[in-house]
Amino acid sequence: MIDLRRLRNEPDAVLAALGRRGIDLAPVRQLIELDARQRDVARQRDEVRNQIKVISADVGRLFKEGKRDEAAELQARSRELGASEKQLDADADALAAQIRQGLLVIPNLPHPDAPDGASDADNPELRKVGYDPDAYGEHQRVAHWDIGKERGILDLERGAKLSGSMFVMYRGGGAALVRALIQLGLDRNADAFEEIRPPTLVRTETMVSTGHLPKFADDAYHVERDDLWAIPTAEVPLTSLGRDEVLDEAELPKRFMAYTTCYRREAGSAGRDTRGLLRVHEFDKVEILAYATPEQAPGLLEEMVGRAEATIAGLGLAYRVIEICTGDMGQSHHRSFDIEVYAPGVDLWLEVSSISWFSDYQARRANIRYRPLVTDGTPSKGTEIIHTLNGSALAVPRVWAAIVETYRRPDGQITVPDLLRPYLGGREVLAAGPSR
RNA sequence: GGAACGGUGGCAGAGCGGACGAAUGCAGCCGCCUUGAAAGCGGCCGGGCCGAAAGGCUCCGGGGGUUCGAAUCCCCCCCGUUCCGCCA
Repeated sequence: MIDLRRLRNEPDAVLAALGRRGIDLAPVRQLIELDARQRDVARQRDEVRNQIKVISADVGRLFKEGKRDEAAELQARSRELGASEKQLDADADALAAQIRQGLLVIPNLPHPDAPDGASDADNPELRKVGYDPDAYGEHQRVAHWDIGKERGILDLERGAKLSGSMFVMYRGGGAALVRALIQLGLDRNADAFEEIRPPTLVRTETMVSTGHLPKFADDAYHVERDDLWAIPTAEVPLTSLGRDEVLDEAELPKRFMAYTTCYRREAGSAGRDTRGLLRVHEFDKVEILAYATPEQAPGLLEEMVGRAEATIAGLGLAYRVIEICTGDMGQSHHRSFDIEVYAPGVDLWLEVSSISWFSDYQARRANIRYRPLVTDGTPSKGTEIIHTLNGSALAVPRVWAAIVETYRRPDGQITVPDLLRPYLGGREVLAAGPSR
């Protein structure tokens, strides 16, 4: 969530920043008002409490001195004040709860350098690498769902039989390819990121920390009996790793990566981009994430984009990098870049990675802080909220689709990209059935 | 699933009706000592709100209650640890 104090102290700047997202600012203005009222009521309550405290001390003293009558008088006065204190306290609490709820659904402020825009149509393309529309042969213009069926490496019918549409099943060389991609994603980042294997069912508060709840509850699977949520991305557990902790600045940046299965209900997207592997309910992904100081964040963002990009490039796939404009950003994003891979069979650019800087938005929800280093000889005073960044290092299904389409030969066989051969026992083509 | 114990500052851990925002230790910061470091000694060392400041109020897992007054007593909830049972 955004910083309430900043909203209070610099309302114009905050409103202007939020305005760039094209959202309705009325609830934000209302929040400023509620905050002023809340603090006013709280101040009145504090004054009354102070009187009660002073009186109570006197009562104790008078009792000791044996002045029972005077004490009784004060007790009565205190009881009267107690009633008004209770009312003021209830009012202040109610206002605070309203503010908290309002704050949870206000999106993050976009970075000053984030491009303005109203929708994804306004996202500037930063670079396009390895793409030549004329270089693809007819043999590559076959959709991965057809290739997968033809080669016996993707069984969509049986996936749907087991779990319904948008649940998929890989087989033989296709299943091995999934495993290889996961391993590749981890290996490419093992130099700097600690590998984590987190739980994939998490508590409500864990989902709230990253901004996935309360606003986007419909997008997540919920295990009602145990009140647990299936994570839509490893970002959720990795961000909450540090919840309620205070780190030393010297520990930052702290970097984590995790391979997990991800679950998304994709409510409201029925029928859109839903064929084959374009959009599925359950998929595998390697996520990279960092806790950083505000100063470290920009460099990390660039590095993380570079890492995701290099992996796609290494696989020999065409891709482009686009920056997300203010009108298309996710709720929690401060600045965000997407990597889209080109899949020639379906002739589509598929989003395979979204790398984002969240400023202190998630960390404020999760209460992850750090103690700044002392620079000028004075003891460090207080704590600061860390910044979080994260992105997909490798999201399997769409990369799988792009590989299968790009590497399909005229004879219908699918060549294994060089980078993946070590992960596939040296095999050169993807085939059905047992791998050895 | 059954039982017991517990949730207090960065960490560990006292406090169990008024003098407690909270002992003590560790960690951290400043200074002394030292060629340097360690040890030792002295000092400092939680967050939020109001206030120009002085200062005031608030927070001891969450909520409710008792009381003139609650970290401390009572009730409900949440979370954790350990033991037993079950199980990969």
